[in-house]
Amino acid sequence: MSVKSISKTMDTLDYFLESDSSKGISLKEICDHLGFKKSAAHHMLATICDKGYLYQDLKSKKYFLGFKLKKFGEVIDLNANSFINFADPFLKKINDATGEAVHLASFEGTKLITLSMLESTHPVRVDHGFLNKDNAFHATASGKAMLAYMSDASQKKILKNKLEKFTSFTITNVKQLSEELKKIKKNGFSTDDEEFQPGVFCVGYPIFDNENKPFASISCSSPKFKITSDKKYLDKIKNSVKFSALEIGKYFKKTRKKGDKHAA
Amino acid sequence: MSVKSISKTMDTLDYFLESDSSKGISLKEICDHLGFKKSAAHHMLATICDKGYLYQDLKSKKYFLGFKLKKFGEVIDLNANSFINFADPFLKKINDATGEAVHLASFEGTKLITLSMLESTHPVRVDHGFLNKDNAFHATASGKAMLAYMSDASQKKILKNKLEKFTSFTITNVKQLSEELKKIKKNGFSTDDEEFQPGVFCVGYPIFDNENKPFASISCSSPKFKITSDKKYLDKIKNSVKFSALEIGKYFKKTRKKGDKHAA
DNA sequence: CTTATAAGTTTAATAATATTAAACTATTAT
DNA sequence: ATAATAGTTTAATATTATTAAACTTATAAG
Repeated sequence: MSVKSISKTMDTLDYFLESDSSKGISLKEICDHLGFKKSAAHHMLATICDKGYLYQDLKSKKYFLGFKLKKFGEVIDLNANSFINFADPFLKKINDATGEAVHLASFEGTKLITLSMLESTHPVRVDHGFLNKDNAFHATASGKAMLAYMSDASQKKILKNKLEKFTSFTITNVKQLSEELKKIKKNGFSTDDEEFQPGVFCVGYPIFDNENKPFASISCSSPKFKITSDKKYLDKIKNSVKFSALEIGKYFKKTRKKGDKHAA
Repeated sequence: MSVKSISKTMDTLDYFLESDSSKGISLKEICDHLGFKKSAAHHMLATICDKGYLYQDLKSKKYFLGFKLKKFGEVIDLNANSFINFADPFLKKINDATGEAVHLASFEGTKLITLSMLESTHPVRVDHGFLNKDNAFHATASGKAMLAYMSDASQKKILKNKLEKFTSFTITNVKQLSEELKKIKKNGFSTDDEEFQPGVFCVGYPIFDNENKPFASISCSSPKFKITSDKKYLDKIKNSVKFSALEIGKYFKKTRKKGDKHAA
């Protein structure tokens, strides 16, 4: 079950992240964008403001992100932060070598999340923002790279929901996906052949933690036609991503003792 | 009106801020601390997780702050951040000179908020964490320093709710407070003579923005007995706070053009 | 200066939702 | 192996959020 007013609240907060909220957002704008009735939205916003997550300017009546939210950023997983900082130069390396978009992914529970990304520098580029597609584990190179190396129990939990079909190439059959994951373990890397976005081909490599569990993954996305028209292009990408994945994996060898807890 | 499930949600998120959530928090702990029924809390947490604000570890079942929350910190008012950074050395100056606790405050709507603070370095010290007492405008040196210089309309909005009595010295009468505010404008600074916490005396100075409106304030808190036993101690604090308030006020003269918007 | 328009707020009846308690499952400890 | 503890699911019910309409307030137009 899902609590609707909570859901609406978070959609509202998300809207403050997505749009430019620096000059404030009006009740009307929130209602228009999210399809709320203004009265209900008003009650909701009053409650959010009361808790300090948003505030309303006394004069303009517009709503702003509350200072309190800033504290979450300070508290959230210093580990993740240090990991991302460690990984950064190695993502840049792939980006420099290929010019293509690079993603560093991880997961929270059963959710695939993007820790950081670099955009393509090519004129014809794969352009997706910060992807946080809830259940794209089965359809992305990043997701499959981690999924392949997980315990059966973890795999099962992630795959228990219906596998969404993003494109005609998305693998939505669990059996078929199992075969794919076996292949990934054999090859050591994953691919996404237009399974998430049409015309986009991705290569993914897992990153293992100190317990040899898949903790994160990196992927490189490129327009499919480049892969098909130039046989060497795929190898170039693969080598670059593989190298960085191995290097980033050293983070755990260097800074973590066995048994240490970490989170994304 | 206030939406209860939203309120509970934010109390829950607040709990993740207040306590050490780095090793996760269990459903039971949340229920115990916040007085929730576990079934209701479960529904609530499921919704929060669904939106990515928290996540649940697959194995331990414990809840963690979601990575998404980190983004708020990145987005929130770069202005406030640069202001805080600008103010920082001047707060330190007061802290060095007096050894007492120093607060940089501002407001969001009708709420008094603390932007940053430095703790007392004395063995006998005034120790309050990050104060975010919702309606302490009338009872604190920080609050009164800003209140005194606000427009009548803003003052009215802030004071329309009942003035909470924190100690026997708290001014809870609007007429009496008006007199106090007039005195503050005459003197140029505010005091809090055990009006918020017993035994604590504070001195506050306002900080004005480019439109000469009170945008923030700084205050210095010390044990009351020091003020009463040493007549010169108060002057020392006053001079130190006044100097820094003026210096911090230059932030707006330097970096802001008239008409620019800013927010706390 | 008056009227109109638009945005925000408040209200109270009603429709919809969250809550409850109890049953169930899974995990950990004895 | 059994008990105990924590988490999850369910479905009935009580509570709550939503709705629409009235009311304010602020701004724009005539």
